[in-house]
Amino acid sequence: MSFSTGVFPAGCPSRTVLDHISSKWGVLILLALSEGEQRWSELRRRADGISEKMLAQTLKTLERDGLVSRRAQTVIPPRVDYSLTSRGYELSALLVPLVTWAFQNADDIINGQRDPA
Amino acid sequence: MSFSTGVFPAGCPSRTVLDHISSKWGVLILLALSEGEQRWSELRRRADGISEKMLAQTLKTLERDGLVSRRAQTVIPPRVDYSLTSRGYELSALLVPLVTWAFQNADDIINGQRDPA
DNA sequence: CGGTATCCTAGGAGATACTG
DNA sequence: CAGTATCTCCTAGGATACCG
Repeated sequence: MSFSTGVFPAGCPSRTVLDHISSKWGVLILLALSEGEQRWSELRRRADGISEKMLAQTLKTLERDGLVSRRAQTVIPPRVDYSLTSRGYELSALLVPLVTWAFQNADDIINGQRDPA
Repeated sequence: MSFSTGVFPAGCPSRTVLDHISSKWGVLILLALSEGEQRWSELRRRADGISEKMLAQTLKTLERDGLVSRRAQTVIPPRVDYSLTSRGYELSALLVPLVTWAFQNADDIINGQRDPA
């Protein structure tokens, strides 16, 4: 492994990036968008349980990070579509196997919770 | 994609699992351990910036999840080694590419932060 | 060395109400 | 529809001190 999986310092950019993409909602949004461009309201449904505030915040962060792009149309009623940038798509490709794994192993993991009898 | 990357409900096990493994420190610990068994103090150095409290807490969660196993030797001075279970190893294999990507793209992402001039 | 126990606070996160 | 503003609550997480 080239970056030597070991220590990387506390304040370095990779830490920040890691925080953004492994944020509670970040993963879910990225994942939802990996299926294609979607509107605000659709994202809200997909990231089940997210509040408007968190959706807005997460989308902004991801946009600033250049992972998501926002396309607004000034029509009535307003319509805004979000999609992955190419970089975002690259990332989502890495995220999908992870979530798939989590999904497949979730029941085992949670049920297998043996209390230290 | 079999699980249909879309909605998965708010309280379901996969969400919990996702939270555990995408916790701020979870990733770092899992990653450090992917290089092999390590002692408490070594993990502390590797997960640069982690507090004792968070290290203990994270390790417990990961242990409960069956991802990490703990081997204590009752000697003086005490020695405790942590390592990945086979399931943990499976997971870390998915995490490594993700972190590698984050590491490689971090500077671009953080620097490219164009203020909406 | 490998932890617990305790205290404390910044900000993550939800609820509600309002706007272009 | 697609947000912003505000208020509040809660807990993740750090600092410190102590223990087997």
